[in-house]
Amino acid sequence: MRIHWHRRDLRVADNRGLADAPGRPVGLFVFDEAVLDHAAPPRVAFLLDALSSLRAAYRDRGSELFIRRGDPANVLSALADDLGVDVVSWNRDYSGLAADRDDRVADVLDEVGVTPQRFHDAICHPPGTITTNAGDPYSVYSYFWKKWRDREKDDPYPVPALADATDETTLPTLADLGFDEPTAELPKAGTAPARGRLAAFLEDDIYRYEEARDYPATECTSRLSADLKFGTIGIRAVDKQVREAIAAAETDSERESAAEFRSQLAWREFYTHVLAFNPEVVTENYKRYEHDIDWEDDPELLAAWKRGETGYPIVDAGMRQLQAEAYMHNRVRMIVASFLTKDLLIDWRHGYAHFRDRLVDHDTANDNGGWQWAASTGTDAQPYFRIFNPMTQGERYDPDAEYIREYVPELSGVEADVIHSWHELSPTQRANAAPEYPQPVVDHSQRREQALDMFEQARGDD
DNA sequence: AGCCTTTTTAC
DNA sequence: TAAAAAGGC
Repeated sequence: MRIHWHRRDLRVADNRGLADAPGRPVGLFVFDEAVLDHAAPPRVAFLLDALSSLRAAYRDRGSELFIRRGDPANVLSALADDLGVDVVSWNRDYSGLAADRDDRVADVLDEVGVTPQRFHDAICHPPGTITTNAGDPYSVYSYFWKKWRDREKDDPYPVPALADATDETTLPTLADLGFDEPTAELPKAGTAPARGRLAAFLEDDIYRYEEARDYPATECTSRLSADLKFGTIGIRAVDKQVREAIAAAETDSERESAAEFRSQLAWREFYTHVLAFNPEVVTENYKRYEHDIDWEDDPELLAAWKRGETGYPIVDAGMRQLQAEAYMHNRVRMIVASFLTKDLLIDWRHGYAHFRDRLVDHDTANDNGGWQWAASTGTDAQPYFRIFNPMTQGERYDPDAEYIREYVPELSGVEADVIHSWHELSPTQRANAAPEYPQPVVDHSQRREQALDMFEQARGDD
């Protein structure tokens, strides 16, 4: 018999390990340090939900998903012994954080005479397979994208036959695992809801994605981030259907729009490769400046940002959406990240840590990539002098202030043009228009100058 | 995926 | 003369 070990992400959808290797597998999920390390209530809740649907799928097919706690190497060797297992397969982690643990598990299995088989399905092309012609990993996205786009992809894998097995263990609760109930309202996890989200997106939204994706009130994004992170949908299945959608496009604009979405899939892989080759970026700047960046240490401004009470409406709307849904629209993620680093002059690590605590779709590689991009410290990051104006961004991407008013109730009765000129109003005008909504905590144009000074000093320009 | 200043273009 | 494009941080 064979065990398929579902790792800290479940990876149920395109499962090379399940489909390709010989033998009828049972499933195993282990709550271990690597699962609970850096976890947060929304993701643990999402994972438990997905786990419950995954186990139902195993049981429907006469098999079982075993749930265990402890050290994976010990759990795996004990279970392999009990069930007479000769092969254990699992999906690789390329984050650079768990690779050592994977190697250790493989060694232990070898020692007890069980064959470890490692596969991958979190990304289409593993790190090291998309490189410059000189063989180096890419540090510029656009060239990476051209190769990724044109490289042949494996098909999604069929679901294999499963073995007969029984297990009476029940799913742990959040409390068992030491987590509070998430306060945010979460999307439904599992293969079926994930496929539903993909199908809904492909029906129509993908064809206007390019023009609409930056407007948070329009909600024209796929909402697949948590599914891709946990593997309740597979990247190969998504990419295959996206390619079919590109082929089915009726106009150039539709084709380009669907291709733009496909490029977002490649961003995920780009950052996964960056992290695999540079695991230190989790805590260090990717881009080295001459001197340390002299970030400001201001706990009160950081707290105001976290609460969504900065007096910059689009920023506050984003931070409130994060609180309410453990999710934030991608355009708004860029805006709040730029605001934290370039207006509040606070180190991106604080923002990254907060997103890690709150987001249902937090993924080390992608979130770190996003934060370092916004902070101008990352691979292919935005240049330090390109500083978002949070008011202009709000006006451009939420012109009717629909998104802002949805998430910031203090502004729900305020006209869009008042909201978009909040920074220009006098304190009295602000108090009259929305007495409960905060005054701006900083002056953007002044802070912009400070940010430029901070980076020029780090560059050694002075 | 910025913003301000300077230069070029199109009447 | 104003709008568009280009240049630099």
